[in-house]
Amino acid sequence: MKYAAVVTQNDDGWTIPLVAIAVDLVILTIRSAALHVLLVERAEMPYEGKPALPGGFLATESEDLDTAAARELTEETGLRAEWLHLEQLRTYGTPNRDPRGRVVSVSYLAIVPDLPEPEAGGDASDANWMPVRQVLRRRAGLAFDHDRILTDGLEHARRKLEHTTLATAFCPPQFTVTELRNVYEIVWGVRLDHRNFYRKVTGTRDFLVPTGTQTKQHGGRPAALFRRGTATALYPPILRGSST
Amino acid sequence: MKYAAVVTQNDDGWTIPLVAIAVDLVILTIRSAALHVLLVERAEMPYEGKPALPGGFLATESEDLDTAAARELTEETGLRAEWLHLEQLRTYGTPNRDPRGRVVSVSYLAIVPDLPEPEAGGDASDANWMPVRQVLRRRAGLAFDHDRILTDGLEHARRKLEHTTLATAFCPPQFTVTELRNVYEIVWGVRLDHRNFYRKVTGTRDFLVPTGTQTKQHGGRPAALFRRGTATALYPPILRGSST
DNA sequence: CCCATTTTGCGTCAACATGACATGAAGTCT
DNA sequence: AGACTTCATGTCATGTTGACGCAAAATGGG
Repeated sequence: MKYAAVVTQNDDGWTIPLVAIAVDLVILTIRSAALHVLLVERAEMPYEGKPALPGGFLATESEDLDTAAARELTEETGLRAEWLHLEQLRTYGTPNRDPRGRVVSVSYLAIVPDLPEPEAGGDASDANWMPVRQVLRRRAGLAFDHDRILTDGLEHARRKLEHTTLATAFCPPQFTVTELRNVYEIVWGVRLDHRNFYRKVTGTRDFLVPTGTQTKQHGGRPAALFRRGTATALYPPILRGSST
Repeated sequence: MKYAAVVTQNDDGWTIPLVAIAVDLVILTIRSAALHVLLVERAEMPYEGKPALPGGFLATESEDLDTAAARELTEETGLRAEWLHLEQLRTYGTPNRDPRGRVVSVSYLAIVPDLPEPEAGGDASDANWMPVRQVLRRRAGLAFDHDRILTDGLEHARRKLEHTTLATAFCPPQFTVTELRNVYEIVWGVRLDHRNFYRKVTGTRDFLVPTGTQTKQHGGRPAALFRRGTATALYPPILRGSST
């Protein structure tokens, strides 16, 4: 990357540094009973060949940040952002976080239901779902400061499960109470009492809407299927470290 | 503001827009039983003469975002950032939010105890504490998209009172339970039962540390003085819309 | 077909937290 | 001294949570 110029001036003659803006995505899903994050293998220097979060620079001078995040999400997963949970996380701007120069990265958190297969597309040479535990076990596993971004995104998601209905974003359009409980158990890494959990979520207004249908058999009593309700906040919350 | 250059190129010949980075601060305090926010009057175009949140561009190519926020806070209030609560809020990058060109703004939330007087310094022509209610009553009261940033910062602060010990950041080093309750009542705009509140906060481990001293008289029974404890999270939380 | 197994859905009960409110304690003001 | 103010503690009914029992409804093996 070559900079044609890195500063500009305001009317008083002050010099103002100009920087490149990147968006980086923490895209989480649950696959085979484990939390997974979508990673790409970097095709260019720096960190060539290293795994990294999907992301990239603003495409044009007039592209909005949220638009850029939605575009990257679609490029990497083939999913339309309108149907998914996509929210801004926070911004990382440490001067030397990118060896090519000053890059400020705006990170986003995306939650998607279990997908058939990742679709390697866009400028990424390769896109793969990786278990989060495995990625975070070894330090410096990801390019740039993406280990930190992933850690922050994970903590953000864990916290939001407590007092919002975010967990349903991991689920398909119709799901059972047990599937929803599995989301909590897998993301938090705890065991919850299934009877108390059932009482809690079915008793929270507008959290779940019964569809009237049931699951097909798979070795036990059929379960009722639900859709997401209109609620977004949970009062009272479901606290971690409880066995609700 | 004149741009010497607005784009650069990566190795593939892609063009990457370069943008200016600003930090904007939502600095909240409580004065005369009302929530106040620090505003400056803009000395330059655009929005000359309009009130705005304190903030500014990165000073140098190598300045960190958090450092820039701390610098602006010190310039506007004279307070050392190390002693205060200062955290990143979120980032605003709508293409036309600044008529001078593409500016991405990283907002920060600062909570400070009641100060003797605002110290107009730095590049702001004027700095004043303004009641938040009054500022938000009229639409488009602030320059740029600062109404939106203020609204977001306020909601963020209100939410954090519920499950963190952030409220103590509004208080001086030593404070009474009633002073702490006033923080909740003023920020949330509700009335809380003082007896239940007392039971709750004194019963939460590491929230308050008794100093053994008492307040001087002011027309009632002297109150015990406390310092902040080591706790940062509140389990269980203090929920809004309750009368804890 | 009968029975063990699995998973769902509902019920019970003690422990704890909360909402509402009474009352005593320790000062000031007139 | 008595009225008034604010602080601190206590009481009690109600609601939520944690732990766990158990019946309902399916599957699969002998």
